[in-house]
Amino acid sequence: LSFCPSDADDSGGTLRGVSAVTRPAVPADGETGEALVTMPDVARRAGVSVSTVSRALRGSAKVAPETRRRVEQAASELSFAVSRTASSLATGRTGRVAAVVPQLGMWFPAKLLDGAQSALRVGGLDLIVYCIGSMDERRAFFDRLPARRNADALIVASFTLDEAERGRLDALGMPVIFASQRVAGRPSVFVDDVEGARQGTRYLVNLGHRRIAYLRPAKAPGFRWSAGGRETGFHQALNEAKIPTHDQLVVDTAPRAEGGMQAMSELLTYRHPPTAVFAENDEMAIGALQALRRAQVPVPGGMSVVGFDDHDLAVALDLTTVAQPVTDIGLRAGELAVAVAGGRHAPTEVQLPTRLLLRGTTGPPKRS
Amino acid sequence: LSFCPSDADDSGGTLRGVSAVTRPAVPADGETGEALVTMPDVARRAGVSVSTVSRALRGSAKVAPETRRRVEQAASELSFAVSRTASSLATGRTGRVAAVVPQLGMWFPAKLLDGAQSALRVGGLDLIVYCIGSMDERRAFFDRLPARRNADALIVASFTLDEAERGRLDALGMPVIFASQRVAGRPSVFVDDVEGARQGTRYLVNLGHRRIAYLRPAKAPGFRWSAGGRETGFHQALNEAKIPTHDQLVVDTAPRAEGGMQAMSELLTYRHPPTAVFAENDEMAIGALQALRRAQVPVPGGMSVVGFDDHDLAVALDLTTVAQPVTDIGLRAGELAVAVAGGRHAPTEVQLPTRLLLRGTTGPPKRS
DNA sequence: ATGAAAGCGCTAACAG
DNA sequence: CTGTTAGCGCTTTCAT
Repeated sequence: LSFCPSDADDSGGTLRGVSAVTRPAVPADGETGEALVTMPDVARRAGVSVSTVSRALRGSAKVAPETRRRVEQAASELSFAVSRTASSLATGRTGRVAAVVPQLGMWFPAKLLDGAQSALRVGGLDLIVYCIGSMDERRAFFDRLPARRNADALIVASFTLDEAERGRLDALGMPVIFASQRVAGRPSVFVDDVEGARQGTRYLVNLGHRRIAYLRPAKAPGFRWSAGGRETGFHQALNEAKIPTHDQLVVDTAPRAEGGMQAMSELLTYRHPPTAVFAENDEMAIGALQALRRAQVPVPGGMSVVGFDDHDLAVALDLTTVAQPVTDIGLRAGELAVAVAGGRHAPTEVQLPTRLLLRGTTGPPKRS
Repeated sequence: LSFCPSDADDSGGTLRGVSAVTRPAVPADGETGEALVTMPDVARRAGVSVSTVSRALRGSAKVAPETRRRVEQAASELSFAVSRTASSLATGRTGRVAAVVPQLGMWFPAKLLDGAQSALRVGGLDLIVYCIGSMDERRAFFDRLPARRNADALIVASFTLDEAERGRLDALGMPVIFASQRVAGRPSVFVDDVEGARQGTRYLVNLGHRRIAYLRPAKAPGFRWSAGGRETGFHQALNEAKIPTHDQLVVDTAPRAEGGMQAMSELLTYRHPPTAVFAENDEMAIGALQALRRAQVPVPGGMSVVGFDDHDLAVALDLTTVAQPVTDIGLRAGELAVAVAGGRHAPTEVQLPTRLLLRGTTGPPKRS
């Protein structure tokens, strides 16, 4: 049996009612002139207990309407905001969802997170963003797992986790939402890249093209983009049509416009250049268009170009492309995150549609 | 005097060394299979007190090297991560910086936040993103101030705060960093929009242009973009050269590519169309280029186009533009945030350079 | 250099 | 329906 000095009672009784000005409302505060209002302040002002304030403010059922009103008024008069930190500690929930993306400055991840943000806001959750552009950052992230107890769920967007990483997250009990990649049996939101690319390619085939190139992002070391299926779809469409594939026509290059430009420049040096190209993403396609413009190859007369994504600028460039609803992918991912963060179950494989957008960069090949 | 059942001593003495398997390392945990390791776990394993663990893990000076080593090892063996939530509550610092942007899916804010993220990571802070696309969301944000005690600093990016909003943040003692806007006496990072636009415009003037249009984003109701200075610079350059300005040549439209396209279409209907246009941002310029392509107006032969930003795709479109270092703006803003979040002082007006990038969309006007 | 103990601000039983 | 009472997992004096 032990003695507990801390239990000494000094609560001073129930102080409610009008004359309860026992302590100054605003404690003398040196530092920043910051006046941080806490729940006891609100409770005192509303003449109720902190528990009631807590309940009233979080919309719990068991509060008398009149009481709730008083509490809300007191809170707003003091411009009180619940400290999420404290509430997190008490509930074990952080009220935050983390998202890991390769880079925030890229069109795709940014667009996706935009959607996620909307969904999270609706669910009352905040979004924390982690970028892991390099392999070092990536390793560091999964080693230290800063998101660990810092978020209720993790959205992994636009790149593929390896076994070890997935295992690590699982072991730590962190619920993961996979955005823009299908993961069997796991909450994931994606489009059918294979089918999308197949359709895009078929369209070129139907137009009469027989030599079609594929612009593929060179694999960064250890970094697998979650769009690999597109190449598969491309080849499927060719096989269906009994068109032989030439290795030469699949060219690896940087995943952005610059890469598309280089790749296209190279293709133009071939003895038998292709009559059309399918780019794994719109930025590469746009780069390809630049190379064609410089080379004065007419589009689509001399070369057809198809992209994938429907980038914001694709319409302004009149680029035929396989559109995917990027913002919606993020939105759905955000919704799933809200669900799992709330301890609910989330659907596991959410597939969204792609569709081919016919614009001005495609046409029949030149007769030769 | 009271009895404290919870104090019943069951710590079992100092358990260190080999045979310390008094309790299972992983407590039977129903729910999610989650195994949350806390500081007491680490302390036990390292044979020290929690205070020592805390000190050791946060690099405090007063820890014996040997002790520190033991603690670090124990922590890593248990893959323990400090709960930021708990530590926040104890220290009053959240370890988080919030950023408010109009939209995450837009090129500029995304690029800026990318930079901010890097700086924050270095400073050991997390980034929370809030989007306030509509006036409603905006009002809601400043009413509820969800960032209130949820972040140590706030980065406001790419739009302008009004007096009331600024006041509200100040009253609440939230340190604000202004990114992409100059605010006298406040930590802010920006470029000289006036000078940048003046240079871009001068270049057109020097090329011989006399009828130059300005493409201006229509003001969203109550939403002032932080790029207003550009129009000023445009007019200054014209005045310098004694070129009369025509209201007709300043056209308001949507701030994106689509708007640029419409504006340019309209300009092409004039009896005396301009020979050059200066667009307030690259996306509008790109839209303008599309209109010109459709109208088969040669660029720069029939029309010169200058943008502002150096958008990622500007180089692929060969667009002459006034470049601003967007990622660096974010980076610097992030650094200032790290400083103020750490209670330090931050520089107040950080100006970064713009520079005119000469590319293929500008040339002398057609002789007429 | 290390340990003990008192909170940080809130939530969640558990009583009334 | 409302108040009391314990913590949540850390950090931080204050002793030792």
